[in-house]
Amino acid sequence: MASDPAAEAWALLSQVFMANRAHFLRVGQQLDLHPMQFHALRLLEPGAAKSMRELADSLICDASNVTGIVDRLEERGLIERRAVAHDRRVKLLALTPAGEDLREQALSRMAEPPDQVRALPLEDQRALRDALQRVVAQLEETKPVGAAG
Amino acid sequence: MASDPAAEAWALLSQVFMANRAHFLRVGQQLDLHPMQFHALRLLEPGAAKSMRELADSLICDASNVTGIVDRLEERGLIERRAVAHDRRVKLLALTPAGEDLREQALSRMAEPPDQVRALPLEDQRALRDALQRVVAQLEETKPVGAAG
DNA sequence: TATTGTTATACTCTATAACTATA
DNA sequence: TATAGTTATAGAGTATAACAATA
Repeated sequence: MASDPAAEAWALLSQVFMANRAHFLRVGQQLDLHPMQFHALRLLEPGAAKSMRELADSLICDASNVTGIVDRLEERGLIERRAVAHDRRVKLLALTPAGEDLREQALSRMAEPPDQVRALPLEDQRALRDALQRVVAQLEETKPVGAAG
Repeated sequence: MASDPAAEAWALLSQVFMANRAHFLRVGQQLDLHPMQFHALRLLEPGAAKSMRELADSLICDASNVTGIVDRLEERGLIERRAVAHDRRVKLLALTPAGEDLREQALSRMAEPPDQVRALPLEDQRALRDALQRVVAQLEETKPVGAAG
């Protein structure tokens, strides 16, 4: 019965994670994006091209997998490989206009807070936001949970 | 610049989700559990057997996939298929003692709150917990985010 | 007729290892 | 030598469709 607010908060977060997984899969299906394709599109920000290697690290998978994932996105015209001048080994990945559009659709559907959050009293929404801001601020500083993102 | 605490809180949650994905993958690798095997083990609670169909719904995948996922867990001796008396079509899935052990290990590694949460001032931990409790309470009531178990 | 679980199929994701072309 | 990206391979997850057994 020892009170451990951190552990309790984390357990609650885990429950929200799993509801979020359902939402993620559903949005991906609506837009014909397999999970890793969705992640890749999410991680490629407009105007901030990434190399294959950087994308592999962000996706947390072996570099060899990225070839296929990028192939399929490129075939759909959502991203493109670009050469880089100073190192001819590297290929930079950039969103096409179509890719930016689809990314925006996907992210906006994910960004819409579920009704359960919207239904909270405004003061609870603010409390949640403020507490999470401190968690994320710590995340940015220390990065030990994972090298994601 | 219109303030929308719900949207802001949700955006912050998304960032935590992605750090959590890294952690989930890492724990799974440590225990030789592929992601869906990990999910299946998590969803099969000790003393609460589920049918293949129920597990498929909880995993949010087609029932045909569950055959293979369950096969691999059963080959490792972590779960077992059991017949049920009143309906001979159904197979109930139950954890073995080894499965309960591994599940406990996996969940306890996931349950350990990351340093970023532990590092919060106690009052922030409590605020986070209390706000999330209200989110999850809403989740239980309405279930529109996803049918995830 | 409808449902449970399985099989068959084709595609996507996954890590490992070996390869190429650069550096 | 080391690194970026690719290919080859084998195993795992995925949806669809068809099937046998049972309800």
